[in-house]
Amino acid sequence: MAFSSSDLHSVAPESFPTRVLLADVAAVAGVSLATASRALSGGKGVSAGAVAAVSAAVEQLGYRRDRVAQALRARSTGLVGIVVPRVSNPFFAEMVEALESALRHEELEMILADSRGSVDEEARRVQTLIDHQVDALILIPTDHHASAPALRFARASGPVVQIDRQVDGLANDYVGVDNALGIRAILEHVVDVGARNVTFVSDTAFSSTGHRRLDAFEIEVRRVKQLVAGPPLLGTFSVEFGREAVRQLLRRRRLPDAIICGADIIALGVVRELSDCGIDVPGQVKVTGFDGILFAEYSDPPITTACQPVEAIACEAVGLLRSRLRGDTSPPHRHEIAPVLTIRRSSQPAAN
Amino acid sequence: MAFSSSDLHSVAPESFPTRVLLADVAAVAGVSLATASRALSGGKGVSAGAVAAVSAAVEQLGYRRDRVAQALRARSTGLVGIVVPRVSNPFFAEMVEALESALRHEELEMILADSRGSVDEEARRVQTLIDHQVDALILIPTDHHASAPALRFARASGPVVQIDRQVDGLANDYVGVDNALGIRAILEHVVDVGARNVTFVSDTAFSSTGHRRLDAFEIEVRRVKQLVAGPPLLGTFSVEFGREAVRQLLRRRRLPDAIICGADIIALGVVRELSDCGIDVPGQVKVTGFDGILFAEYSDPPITTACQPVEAIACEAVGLLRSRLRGDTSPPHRHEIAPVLTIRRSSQPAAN
DNA sequence: CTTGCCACTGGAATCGTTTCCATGCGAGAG
DNA sequence: CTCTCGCATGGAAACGATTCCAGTGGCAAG
Repeated sequence: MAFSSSDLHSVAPESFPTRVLLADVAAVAGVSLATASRALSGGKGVSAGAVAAVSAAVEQLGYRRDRVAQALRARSTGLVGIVVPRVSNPFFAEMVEALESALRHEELEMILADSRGSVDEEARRVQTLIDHQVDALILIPTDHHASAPALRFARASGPVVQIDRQVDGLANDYVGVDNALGIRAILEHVVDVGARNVTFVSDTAFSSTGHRRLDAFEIEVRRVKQLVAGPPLLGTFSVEFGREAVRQLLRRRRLPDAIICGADIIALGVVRELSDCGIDVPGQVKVTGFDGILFAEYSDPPITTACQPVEAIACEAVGLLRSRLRGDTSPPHRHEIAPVLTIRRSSQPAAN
Repeated sequence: MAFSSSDLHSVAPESFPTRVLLADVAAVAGVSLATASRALSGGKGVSAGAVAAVSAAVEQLGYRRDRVAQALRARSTGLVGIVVPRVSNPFFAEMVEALESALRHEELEMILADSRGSVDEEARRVQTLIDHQVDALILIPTDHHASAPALRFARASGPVVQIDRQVDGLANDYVGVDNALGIRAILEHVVDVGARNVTFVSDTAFSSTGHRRLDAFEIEVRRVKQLVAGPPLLGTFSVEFGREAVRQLLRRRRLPDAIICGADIIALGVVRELSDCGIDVPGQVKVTGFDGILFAEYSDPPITTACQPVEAIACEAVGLLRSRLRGDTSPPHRHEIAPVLTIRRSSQPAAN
């Protein structure tokens, strides 16, 4: 009980819209099936007259090529598999939207799979996407280490581009943000506004982004003599964990001057919990995020963050994909784009 | 340059993993291609021995059925098209996540298309999805009227389920929330907490949700004698429009007692702008939202809203789809689920 | 012992394209 | 004028499954 193709603008003559095939087009155009097919795909090696006749017939009959049959024969479905850890996370949702937009310009469709932050689920989803013969895969790996088998398997089957997160020691194409640069910029900024004692709140560093941000934080704290850091609090990229982290901090004696969060979504929870506990942000504690999701701007106070250029990442990933699909076999391309430090009230000097 | 299928756990013997076909499985199992195929699909009309031999061979060779070839012959791709107005809107993102989850349990994959709130784009996306022979379509129509042609076209080709929003006068399956009930509950609540003068801020009512919520608001205001309403402010479902609406209200003389927003995302903007202008929520103005997105809870103050049971809607939509795919031709099923009024600080009585 | 039924099987057709290959034809070079 | 080359063309073979249909063998009923 599948959909049958016919043109959007044609009026269905009876209840069962009769399926128009390329053979019908060929008949009307007065050419062979082979010629009609060639005319449709670029017209290479077909006379101008034949091309014209075929496109006239296509128009007249409202013919639409069957992508499934085409996929079987031409070994290309026009589908790209996308695997993200959790679509409801607004950062990933924004990324999916940007990818969808970039793919459309290449006439590619996306099959979206959500791994729910589970490596096993991720492996299953990758397998399913490959079963469906996607032309390529774009993925945000859940775990910077444990996602390796799924990635390697995918790699053996077709082009794979990692975005945002990456798996260690895998020579794959990758496009993401320069996490270390972002953390460095944030720390320099909080030092500028007078913070000395800082605490890092992020996820358990199973994701490569979490991992790199934590590394960068520790390196930077060691480098900048003025900074003192308490032990980092590591949980999940979620609002709830942000709240929980603040509760933990309050159980210890002293609050830090600044809480550096590994993601905006965590920062949102941190800000809320502090405010619920009557602690002023940025008066008593400064808070920063990472990613640049829309809601960081609409928090109260608005949150200082390192904004990821989501569209740029998506466009570059898709561009990379396209060149791989066209047979480019140059060595893996990895690009870390600089994030943009966006200073908002959550880290304003106490003076005001 | 498409992906080639082989099992995730098999070790690729050489650089080019050799594709294993059902014919290979049949050979190893010592049965014909036809029997092997039957054994794979339920084993109906095949001896127990043959089924066992085939599944042993499948295991041994790491065979994976080619979904494209299967789709061509069996006329079913296992793909469902999803069309949403904008994935980056957190309400839709949550819906997409819930749909993905529900579809997975039916062994269906989703091709996601974003119509960007444009009816033309929506029509093009529907056409593309149908070209890809999706088994069915789930969509959130952009416009309660102008989306009709695309919907009708889709309907002529296969099962279609509308969720959240619907198109007028189209006898399609639909699952959504009871918008009128939600608005009524919200208005009763704000009356309870002492509001008299209320203003509705929502989108231009091209979407069915916007439309219905506006209608319900006006009916309810007329019904409840204590309520007085200024002219509604209509724009888009976006944070920015929420801010803009507040600016417009401030240009007029008096602020209402309560601002009733057609969506949480608008309410977030309203709350932020009021707060930026030094107006206390809920002290001077109460604000309510609609939808129940995560960030309504993490706003400051947290926003009172009518929560949509997103998972329930997604599950019911997919269940409906499944029965249609199995040949159920009963009359269109339309179900409006009651939203859950969730009272938060943004509408607390001024007393506190 | 014959007949008929039923469960199981495999050969071959089919789904709607793309693409290989052989052919016919016209034009330009020798 | 003939030979060759190359372009346009159509017939037919893929692509990898599902499914129709005819055929086989075994077993119970007549």
